[in-house]
Amino acid sequence: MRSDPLTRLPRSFFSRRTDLVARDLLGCLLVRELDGTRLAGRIVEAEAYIGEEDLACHAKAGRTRRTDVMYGPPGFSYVYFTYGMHWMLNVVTEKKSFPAAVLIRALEPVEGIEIMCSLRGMNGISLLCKGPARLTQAMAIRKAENSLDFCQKASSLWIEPGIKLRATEIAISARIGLGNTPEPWFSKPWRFYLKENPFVSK
DNA sequence: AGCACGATTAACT
DNA sequence: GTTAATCGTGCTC
Repeated sequence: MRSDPLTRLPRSFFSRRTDLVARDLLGCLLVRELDGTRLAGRIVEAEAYIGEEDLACHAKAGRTRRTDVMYGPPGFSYVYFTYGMHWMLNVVTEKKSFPAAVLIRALEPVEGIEIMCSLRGMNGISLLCKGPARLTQAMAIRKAENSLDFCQKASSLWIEPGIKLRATEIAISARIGLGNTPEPWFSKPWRFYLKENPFVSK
């Protein structure tokens, strides 16, 4: 059976300005297929990391083994490990060879909630996918899920279109957790989230 | 080979 | 509000 070509966001969606991709991902459904079962959540928070000039972006170090996927074509996963214990999920954006990505920071749980709770070792949905490390744990996304093609049918990770949001439903702020990142990058308005949505991280 | 740091979280006081 | 957990990565020696 042939899959519906509209089921997954196409590569052209990701091959655009990263801040616009981050904004437009709000409301879309992130889907992870695990053992034939769908785990899914509505994206409610995302951040843009844009190029070698952006000193908050890992590409500030240039092309290395870690950042290599960001220099490839858009629509691929960039999964990295940090703080000695956490995995973060990004989607590569812009044209090939321009390093940029969107960090998926929080989801409103929709499908496979019991399995996600089991993977997190907890009950209840309020904290299930509220934060970038929580959602990767809930969806079993780790090193093996780096460099997967979101646009290819065989991939176990993809994004489906969501309802069109009104501009008034979207909030914009500086990115979170940037530590010592200097200005102007520290204050760039590249975090997008749904206003008053309880699943957005703090 | 050694070092400082990190796009965070949970468990504290 | 503060802090420990815990290790890959990129940089310096």
